[in-house]
Amino acid sequence: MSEEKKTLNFIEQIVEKDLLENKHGGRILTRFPPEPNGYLHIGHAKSIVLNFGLAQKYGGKTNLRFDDTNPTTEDVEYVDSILEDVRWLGYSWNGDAVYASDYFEQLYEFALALIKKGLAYVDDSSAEEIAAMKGTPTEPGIESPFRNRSVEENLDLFERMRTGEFGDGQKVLRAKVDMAAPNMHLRDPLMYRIKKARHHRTGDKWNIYPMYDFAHGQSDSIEQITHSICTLEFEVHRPLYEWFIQKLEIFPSRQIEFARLNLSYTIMSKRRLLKLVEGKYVSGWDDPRMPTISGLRRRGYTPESIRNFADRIGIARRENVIDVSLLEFSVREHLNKIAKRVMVVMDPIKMVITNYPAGQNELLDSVNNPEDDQSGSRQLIFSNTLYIERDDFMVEPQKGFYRLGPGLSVRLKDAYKVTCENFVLDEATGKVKEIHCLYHPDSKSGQDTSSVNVKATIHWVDVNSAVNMEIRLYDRLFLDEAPDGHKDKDFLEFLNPDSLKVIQGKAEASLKDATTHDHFQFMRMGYFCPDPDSSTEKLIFNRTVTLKDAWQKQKGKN
RNA sequence: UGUCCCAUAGUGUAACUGGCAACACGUCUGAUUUUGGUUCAGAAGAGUCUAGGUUCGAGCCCUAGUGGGACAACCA
Repeated sequence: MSEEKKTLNFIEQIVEKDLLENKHGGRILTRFPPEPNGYLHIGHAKSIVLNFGLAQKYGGKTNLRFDDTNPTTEDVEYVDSILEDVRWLGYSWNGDAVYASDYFEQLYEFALALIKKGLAYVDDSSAEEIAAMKGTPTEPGIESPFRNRSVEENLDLFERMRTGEFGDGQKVLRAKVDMAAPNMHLRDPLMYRIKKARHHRTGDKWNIYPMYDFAHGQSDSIEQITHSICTLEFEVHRPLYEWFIQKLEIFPSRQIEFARLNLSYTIMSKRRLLKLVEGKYVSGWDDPRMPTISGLRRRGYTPESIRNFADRIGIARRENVIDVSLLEFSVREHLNKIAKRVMVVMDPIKMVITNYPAGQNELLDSVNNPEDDQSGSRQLIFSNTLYIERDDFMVEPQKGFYRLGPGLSVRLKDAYKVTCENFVLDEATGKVKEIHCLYHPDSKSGQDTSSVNVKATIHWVDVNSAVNMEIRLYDRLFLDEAPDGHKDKDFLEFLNPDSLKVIQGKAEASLKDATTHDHFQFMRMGYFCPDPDSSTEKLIFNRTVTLKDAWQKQKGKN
């Protein structure tokens, strides 16, 4: 509703200019091209929001295309998770999902065309020989002895590569560009390699598979993608991307690069994430500590919060490291609006109200979400025996502590004010075992006529009706701001040993009915959601994120 | 001893060539609050990597330097 005039990022500027010039007849078609060799992470979310968001904004569409040209690392498990994650983020792609492998036949024809033009050749050199002849970024390469085979011979050999006559690595098809080019990618790049591997979609049909450079751009072109947006590391591939399009005389998709997302205290490399999974450092790709979409989902992040995050971080071409606190801000912002407030005591200590009749119960009304008048209210059971949070009581309250201590008073949320008159120590441990309080009958919530002064309101749960709950407290997975930024140290050295703490709490009875897609605010503690492992017999909740805590901060300063 | 990309508050992202460089997060005040949450009000924090140049005028243009990044996988 409130139309803020937002400035355009550089890609939107390009798009608007193209639209103004009526390039492609005003048509906008982007694509999101994951390789199905891992799970999507928050960095991919940035790209998804960019590609789908751009199309939405300018009346275009977005293809979901799997870049599945390397059968040895790819798998349907990944395809399925990617489809689910993109959908969950709230996007619908143009028609059915497509696959680079759908174009293998067409790509093969393109290769033949290049061979016929004398722009591609079959090379018998080994991988090592090719690497040696490539030169280095500072020295030109040298031409392969096979570079000048006849068109007929190339056609024949390439055909036989396809039929499986040669073994893996015996021959490759290369583009004939320029072995002295300063850009290494122009030094006769490989177009096809022999790989006798079963492909997750084409099975054993192919013995040769195209390389990224000869698949991605051509797929864009086949689909008539107008703006092919990728990350900065592909920038050096752009001249080749354009060379193939030009020589093949096919639809001129335009490649535009932007800087990938880096998050502090997080790793984003698929290879390293895979290592965390395979090394069992986490419970799986969807472990709530993982920066994967599935991990964030299980952690309790909402699609909205991730989209808002992606919008906020912006799009540019310079390397960046986003502070995780911005991601956390984005979830809190959304969850604050939608999460139902409930009371859960995470580290229980018993409170007995000595002047409240034993055995008596009272139902008290509690608003579900003060931020949402549609959310209604529910009833809480109150009695003379409650659990309160151990941290809400101090035997000798320190300066600035507004909660409970001997002689001090607090309000019990939605109930009465109480004053602490006594406490009982556990002889064995020396820890406080029980707190005795007096309640003020005339201080009931909403009809308070007492003049008792309290500085704080604390949460509580009735002992008899409370339900047990396993609570998984997640913290950042790494202790270092840039776990993979140390050349001399492995990122695993920075794993946070306390990234997961499992505790047993006491929850109000209403939580028995929670379902997996619910989000809650445990009053004063944070945002939580039921884990998929949770059941009515055994409640298991994950902490999405804590609440901002001014008290923690103040304590840290003292 | 190469080519290309990048350089604005702590972190990100803005700024039609010319009102004291804006916004968000973070930080710090204060108010409100039956969540030490939310909300609200306010503050501090950069003079735009450096040096030249063009211009009446440059964060925006040019040159050089400096710093950071990318590029030599039969990965994408």
